[in-house]
Amino acid sequence: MPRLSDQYNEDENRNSTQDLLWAHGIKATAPRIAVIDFLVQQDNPLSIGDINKKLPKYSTASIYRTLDVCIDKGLVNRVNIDRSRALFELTFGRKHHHHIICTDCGDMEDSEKCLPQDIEKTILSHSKKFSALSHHSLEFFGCCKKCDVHE
Amino acid sequence: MPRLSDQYNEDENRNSTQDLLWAHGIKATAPRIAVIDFLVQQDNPLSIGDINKKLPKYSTASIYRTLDVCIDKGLVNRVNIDRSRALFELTFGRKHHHHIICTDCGDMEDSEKCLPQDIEKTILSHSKKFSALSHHSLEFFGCCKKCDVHE
DNA sequence: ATAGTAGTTGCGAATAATTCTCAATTAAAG
DNA sequence: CTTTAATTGAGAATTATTCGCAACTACTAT
Repeated sequence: MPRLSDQYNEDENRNSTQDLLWAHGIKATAPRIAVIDFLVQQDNPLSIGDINKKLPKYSTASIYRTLDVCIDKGLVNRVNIDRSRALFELTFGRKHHHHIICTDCGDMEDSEKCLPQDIEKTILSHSKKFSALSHHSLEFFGCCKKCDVHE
Repeated sequence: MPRLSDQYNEDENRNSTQDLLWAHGIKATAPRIAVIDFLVQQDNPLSIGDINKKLPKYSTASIYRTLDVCIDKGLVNRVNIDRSRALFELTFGRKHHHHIICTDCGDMEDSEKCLPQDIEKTILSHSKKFSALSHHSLEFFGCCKKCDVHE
């Protein structure tokens, strides 16, 4: 699982984050750099609450706005798992992937297996309203091995 | 697209909804019957707000609780599309399906094309934390033909 | 370097969404 | 018909999200 922090040393970190934002057409401001720097360190997607708590220096509104713009520019991915948990992760430096979520404890694991290439064509050929697809959301649920034992 | 209302006449409707709830191990109370009766008529998944507005007679808390219990018992499916849109639809009387959502206007279409059967096995064979999957969530996004024209 | 400018921030208030509490009610079983 | 455990409604409490606007700042062009 490649991470941005693996590719740049600590001292250059700030600079590299700025470049990353620029490369996505996003102005490099303090809260944006902080959010991205934080997300880079994460293995799993995080909620807004998590990010907000970890970065009390910046206003909640800015965290929301930062995530919005980064999603818009394709630097961040939103994972919708349930009503009250929208989670966020960096797309940069990672292969396209999906998640397996434990229905019991909420623990997550990445899965790099994706849809077969031809499935979108098949779907479009049966669709009345759509002639092209831009992306998809695919998440798997199950009870993880740890929770399975405790039953 | 089969609907419960196709299978029972108007007069028997109340009774059939009661049976439907019972069959899922859910006590048949007034708000639950109302919610299910309403969902039966819908072609697309609805938000809590929609349901709540349509059924002012029942308390918001009951709508939430009804949906929670019905999801738990497998009678209702929650579709997570974005942060502020959790949508709900009946599972009963419908084939397992997914949705295509227009990123512009939010209009939706069902798609009965699902994942290939072997994909879950493949995923599990690569997974460290999971040995079984219970279900999945798969949604497609694109710009619908109507919106495509307006650009 | 410096100044201009458009875009961004922080704050707190406004709004919306969700959960909670608990007394009163009711579905289902006996 | 009675009993009982589960459910409801109402509103308060909590949490999540958005908004408005004056102050600030990253980037651009001098």
